[in-house]
Order: sequence, then structure tokens, then C-alpha cells
Amino acid sequence: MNLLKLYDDLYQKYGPQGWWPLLETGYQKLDFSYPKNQTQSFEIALGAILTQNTAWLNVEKTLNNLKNQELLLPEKILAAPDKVLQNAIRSSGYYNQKLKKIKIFTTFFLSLKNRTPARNELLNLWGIGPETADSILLYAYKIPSFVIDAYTKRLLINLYGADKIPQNYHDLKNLFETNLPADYELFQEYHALIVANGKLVNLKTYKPVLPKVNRSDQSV
DNA sequence: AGCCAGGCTACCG
DNA sequence: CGGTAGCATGGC
Repeated sequence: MNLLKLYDDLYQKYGPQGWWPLLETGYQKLDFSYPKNQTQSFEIALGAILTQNTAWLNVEKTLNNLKNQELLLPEKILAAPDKVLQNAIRSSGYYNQKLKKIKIFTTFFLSLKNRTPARNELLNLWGIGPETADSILLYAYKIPSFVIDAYTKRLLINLYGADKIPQNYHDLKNLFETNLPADYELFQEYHALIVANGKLVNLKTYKPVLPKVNRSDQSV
């Protein structure tokens, strides 16, 4: 199983993804100078929490709501009334849970005082599981921690067969990390490409939904 | 008009 | 402990 070749195939098909999509930049040509500061790292982490089982478009609305009220800063989040935050979060769904998750994370974020968190510290927070922790490490802190999601697992099952690949998060993560150079830029784009591919395939049936572009491209 | 989205926790047997 | 219901909204 050549995971570097798989990366090349995905890249050939979908091109550079330019993750993470910050409000300021959106998806962009590859520019690994972002995040440029702690404020942008914080925005990425909130986005990672908000997008749990939620479409990114709905998350963007929440981030814009917060930004427009000048609340997209850790100190402001903690000072804001619950009702205001719930209304801002509403478009992302699960607004009761996500309010709690965001407050817990924000308190932790401030306690770091610009230090990079350890993976276990993130996992110990209520509301942060392995995928969210790895997304925060990889995109907010540029740590080469490979992100596994439902798309990743499904793609490997499709390509190699369910009996050939590990099924749990930890082993899947390890599969990528032991077969790739520990390069955060590679990991960032790889995960983004898997998501780009995954969005074109129905999650339950594995059947492709109608591609929006490039029907003639070879499928991956 | 359903189905689904870049999960996680709590609870069930 | 492995499996899964519940959490909520908006786009297609």
C-alpha cells in the first residue's frame, strides 16, 4: 500500500487544497505561513470543534457571527453571555454541547500562554476526541499529526478492502505516519485531499454522487 | 422532503 | 468493553 502514490493521485485529481480555510484567507493557494499568530490558531481550533459532524458552510456562519461581534478572541468568548454565544453557534448545530466544548477549550487555550499543547492534554478535554485533537495540532500548531476521519477510513476500505486495513483510529493514524515522512505540510494537504475526494462519494453506499467537475478524470 | 455533514459522549447490553 | 442513540442546524 503506497500512501505517497495515493497522495500523488489525489493531488493530480483535485489539485492543491490550501487548508485550513481561515476567514481571512479562505481556501487559498498553498501558503504555509498561516496561521500567523495565536488569534488565527484559536480560530482554527474553534473551527475544528464546530465542524464535528457538521458541514463547513454552517461553521463559517458561526465564525462570521463571532467575528462580526468581535468575539473571535479567547478573552471575549469567556466574557460573553451564554445566550449571545448560543445564537452565534446555532448554525453549526448541537449548540448546547458546542458552547460547553468551546468554553472548556478556550479556558485551556488561555492557560497555555502561547505554548503548544500536547496531544494528551487536548484529548483530556471534554468534547475533544482524536480527530479534533489532531486537526488542532496539525493546522493550528503545524505538528505533523495525521488526521483520520470517516472519509479516510472509507477511502482505504474502498481501495484496499476492509480486511486489509486497520479499522480503529489509532492504527489508521499509525499506518499513515509510519508510511510517510513526518512533514506537516504533506499531512495538511493529504487530509484536505481526502476530504475533497470524500465529499464526492455517498458515505453509506460508497457510490459516487454526481461530480461537480472533471467527469473525465480517472477516479481514485 | 429527506438525507447528510471534516465527531464525541454517555449509556446500554 | 464494543456498539449506538442523542445531540441540532442548514444545504442540496
